[in-house]
This record gives sequence, structure tokens and C-alpha cells, in this order.
Amino acid sequence: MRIGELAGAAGVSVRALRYYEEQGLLAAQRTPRGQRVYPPAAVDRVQLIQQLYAAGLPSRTILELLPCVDAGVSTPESLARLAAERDRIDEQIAGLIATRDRLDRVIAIASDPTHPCMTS
Amino acid sequence: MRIGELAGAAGVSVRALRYYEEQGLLAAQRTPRGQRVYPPAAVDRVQLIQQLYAAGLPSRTILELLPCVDAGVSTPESLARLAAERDRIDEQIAGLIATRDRLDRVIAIASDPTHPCMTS
DNA sequence: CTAGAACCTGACGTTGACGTCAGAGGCAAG
DNA sequence: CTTGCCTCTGACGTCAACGTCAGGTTCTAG
Repeated sequence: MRIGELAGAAGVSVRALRYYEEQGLLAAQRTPRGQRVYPPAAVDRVQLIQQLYAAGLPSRTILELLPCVDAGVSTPESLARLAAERDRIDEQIAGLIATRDRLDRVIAIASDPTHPCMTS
Repeated sequence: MRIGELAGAAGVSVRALRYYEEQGLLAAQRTPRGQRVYPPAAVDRVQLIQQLYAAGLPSRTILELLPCVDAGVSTPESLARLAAERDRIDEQIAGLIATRDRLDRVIAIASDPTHPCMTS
């Protein structure tokens, strides 16, 4: 598939795909005239990249962990790195749950009809 | 307390505190000579701001929700906004859990001594 | 064969939450 | 009184993940 199709299928921009290639995250075959060609599996890979970005990992870290996550190739170092990132995500989850619960309590109090501070 | 003390107590930089004031998130009294003075409660407020930043909220949104979360002052609009952000955080948590579980599976497979792809 | 869509490289623009530097003033200690 | 640390304003720097534009090439439908 070509870059526009991949972008549509994976839900990202064409520019983002070229950026991923620039960062070494996503390789592409080329036609004799220089246009990028991707295998169908690239869709999953792009979505994985997006998922890791969403978890707050920078390109460099994703680059280090992708062979590990994607192909199952692992060294002791990459495994440790993987575990460290997992723990970081865990802390992030815990923080978000605390924030959500705090917002929930605020909502509960503010939704209480007997609440004294309604502006309306 | 002065700005340096608050920064130390809340675990942020002096620059960050001035930035929060610039964004309208954190008011400060001033000495006759113009130096900022904060009440002890500012520590909690700064940590709340940090928590909301960590949840991915931009300054503008925090500004809209702070009176609500901090003082319990709520309008129907801010309440809806609050609920929307709560739901966004919920989705964010779900995504992070999926990512963490994916990493967990990779770690489990790669840690398996019978795994075929260990480089070492 | 030709128009228009899709693609290419290269390069500069954007945004948010600060970092950092310059230059000047304030403040307790010795 | 001066040394040294803290503070002030103002302004430019940073970094990451792209957006966007320019100027040119390639592919495809009619």
C-alpha cells in the first residue's frame, strides 16, 4: 500500500508517517521512482507507535523498544528498559486514577442539590 | 511564604510558579517592594495544578476548572466541562492499561527461558 | 494526452510549559 | 557597607511531534 492509504487505514497523517520513518520507527520499501510502499502489517505497527506515543514515550525510547515489542527480539537491556517503562506507565495510571477520583468527588458535591455554592 | 519557599515545598521551579501566575492559575500578594507572598494553602493549589497538567489538561482548561475544583464554585457549564474532562481521563486510563498489558505480555514472553529469540 | 490527485524532498512554522540569561533591585549577616 | 543570596521583569531559547508551504515529479482516469 502507498502512504496515503496507510495514513487513512491507521488514522494518522501522511506527514506523521514520514516523520516516523525519519525517526527510524517505520521502514518503507520504495518503487523505482522513489514512492514509499508499505506491507499491510504496517497498519498495526503504526497503531502500536501511536499507542506508545500516547503513553508518553518519546521517539528515542520507542525506537529502542520497538524490535522488542514488535518482533519479540529482546536483550537483557531492552527487557529491563521495557520493565522500567511498564512501571512508569503504572505510576501514570495511578496518578490519573487519583485525579479522576478527585474530579468525581467534586462532581458529586457540585451535583448535590443541597450544595450551598451553586452560582445558578 | 516567598516564591522560593513555595517552589521548594511544592516541588516545582520558581519559573513554573511565575508561569502559573501569568496564566491566571495562581494569584499572589505582593510586598510593597513587589515581591510575591503566598499563603500556606498555595502548596496544595500548586500540587493540584501539577496533577491536572499531568492529566494532560492545558492551562486554559485548568483555568476554567480551578474555581470549581478548588473552591467548589460551580456553574452548569463548568460542571459539564468537569464531567467531560473526567471522561477523557477515563479513556486515557483505559488506553494506558491496554498499553501496559501489552508490555506485560511482551515481558512475559521475552522472560520465558524457552523463548526462541533471546539475543544473548 | 492531459488534468488532477497523490507523491517527493526540503525547510520553516506551531504549540505548550517551561529553561535560561541579562540587568537591576531588595535583604539579612557580619 | 558590602557580600551574597533571593527576587524582579522582560525576552529569547528549547524540545517534540508534527503542520504547512514551495516547487517539482509521478500516477491514474477520462
